[in-house]
Amino acid sequence: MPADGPGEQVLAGSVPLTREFFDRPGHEVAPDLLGRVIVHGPVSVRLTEVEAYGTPGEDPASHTYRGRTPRNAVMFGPPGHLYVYFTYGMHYCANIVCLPEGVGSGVLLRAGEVVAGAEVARARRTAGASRTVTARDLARGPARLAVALGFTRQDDGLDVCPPGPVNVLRGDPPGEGEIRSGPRTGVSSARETPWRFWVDGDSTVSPYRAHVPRRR
DNA sequence: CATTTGATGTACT
DNA sequence: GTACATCAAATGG
Repeated sequence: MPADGPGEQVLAGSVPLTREFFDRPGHEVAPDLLGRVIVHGPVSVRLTEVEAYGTPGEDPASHTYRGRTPRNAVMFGPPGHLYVYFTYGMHYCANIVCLPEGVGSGVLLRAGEVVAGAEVARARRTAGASRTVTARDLARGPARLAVALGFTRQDDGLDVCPPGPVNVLRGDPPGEGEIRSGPRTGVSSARETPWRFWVDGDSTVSPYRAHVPRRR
């Protein structure tokens, strides 16, 4: 396979993260994911924004808060797997499961910069619509990122560690001083928990939106 | 730029 | 019935 862009150069020789990396609480894993590159087939995305979700009974904002359901079952499995869920009746979002089997914690992949396979990503993002998408917006937002990387319901449970079909590489880590944290986006409970992490000043970070109750 | 609204699966009250 | 880890199009300034 030929090199596909500048990102491929950066990644040459990079060692994928192994399962131990994810066998920690999500809020410890999350900042360490910034600047890493998630690879799924032809598309690679450098992560610039993530959110941690806590354990059952502890974090009311987590899908696992009230226990296991068919949708969130993968979150209760071993670390280092994808949890892909369907939301708002039309969007997919992707997490990486953290902590050991039976616990149920993860990190939502909120935004990133497409560093390889931009043409494939753009084709996915514009499929069936007469619309253009800038490089900046290809993976800016959790549902957009899932489309760019080709994640759907079928990818729920995929192994993110070698020799799985998805890997996370070293990439270009931000300095400590470039990492910011704050409240999670669009979350109505646990607003005080600063488990959203992003790369300060990166244009691919999604706009922060506080939760707003909808009127009807 | 900002605000509003429609799209509608899944989990829950 | 309501809320939701969202997005894109339409509308107003």
